[in-house]
Amino acid sequence: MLETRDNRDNSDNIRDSEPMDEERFRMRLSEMKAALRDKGVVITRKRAKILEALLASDRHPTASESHEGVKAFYPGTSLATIYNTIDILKETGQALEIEFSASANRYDGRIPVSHPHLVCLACEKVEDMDAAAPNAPLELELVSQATGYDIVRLRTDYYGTCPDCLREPRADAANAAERGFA
Amino acid sequence: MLETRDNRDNSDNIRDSEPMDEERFRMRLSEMKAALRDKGVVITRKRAKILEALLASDRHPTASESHEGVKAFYPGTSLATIYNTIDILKETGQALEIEFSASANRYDGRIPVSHPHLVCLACEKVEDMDAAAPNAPLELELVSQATGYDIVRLRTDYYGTCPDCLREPRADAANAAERGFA
DNA sequence: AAGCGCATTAGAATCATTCTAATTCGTTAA
DNA sequence: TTAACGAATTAGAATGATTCTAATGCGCTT
Repeated sequence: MLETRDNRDNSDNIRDSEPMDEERFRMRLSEMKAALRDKGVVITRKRAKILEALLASDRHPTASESHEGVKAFYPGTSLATIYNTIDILKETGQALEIEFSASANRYDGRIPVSHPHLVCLACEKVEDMDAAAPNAPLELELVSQATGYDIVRLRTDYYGTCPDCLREPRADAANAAERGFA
Repeated sequence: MLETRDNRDNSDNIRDSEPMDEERFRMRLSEMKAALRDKGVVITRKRAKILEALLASDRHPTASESHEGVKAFYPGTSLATIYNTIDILKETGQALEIEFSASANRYDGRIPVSHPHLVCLACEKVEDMDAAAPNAPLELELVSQATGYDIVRLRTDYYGTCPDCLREPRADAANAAERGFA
């Protein structure tokens, strides 16, 4: 009994990272496969293993960790295949990406205290959101107590399209195509 | 008058990304310099320009954007100097890093819907937090209305040290040294 | 004016990710 | 069963942000 949860006594349901039971695992697996098939994606043996690798680990595997897992079964598998499959999963909404490397880091020297950001996916700007920031210290305390972690920082980002970009989409190739211009 | 804020009519104080006024800018600048000097850091002319670059932009500049800004004044400046200075600012708590490239991306195939994560800075594991997830859709809606953005995704991460690592620090070189073992 | 130490530099190294062009596999149609 | 087509997969190159390294330069202190 080395389960993490067994070492805490006052938190319930807030953290959920122990291995999935067989039942849930298989249900989620066929759910994913069905979703892919719906989009016309062929479920090859390798792809099936990649899905399993993504589900089996309770650490939110990196691409390369998944690669290791899959290689145990199909030694010749290329990293590119892992990324290909992950891309499909993202596109079909079957996997959540926790981005640590979408692009370059950004720095905020104006307000050196954790606060929410508004990230525009179109023009890539990052704006500050002042609201709700005052709650942050309290929130850290509460989450620390509930989880047993020593929480030191909170990151909250809202991703979407900014008003400027909603009004005038940029005239790059992709957007031109979307709007009907060759 | 091309100020972003002028195009909205129903949000107040929730977004705060227009250029700083001269007053605030200079106060914040000397605040930063004072904090650095307190730590024994020499404020060179280049470093001063780097601070200004970080403050002047309302886009949360990347390292390379700051580099461009500084090069306008000191053409020979190296990117390494920018990173050096940013490191110092992070260490002294004078700049907030919005990380897009701390390490490899991680993928969650178990719960493909946005939910908070607990990130352990010691062992680098990422756990799910189920609590509060149900509020997310409402939150997206509220923030969209308040900001004029079309918000499609929320990211919430709590950074800290997990209970396991609090109990038994890992026996790697750094930790061994800390605990008094050569 | 000499010497010391930190600041700065160019460029190499690293690492995740994406791209490319060639090969292989699976399925369908003869 | 075979031929053929398109999709899947591959190795390796390319990219880009960041870190590292070893050498040089600059600004203080005496």
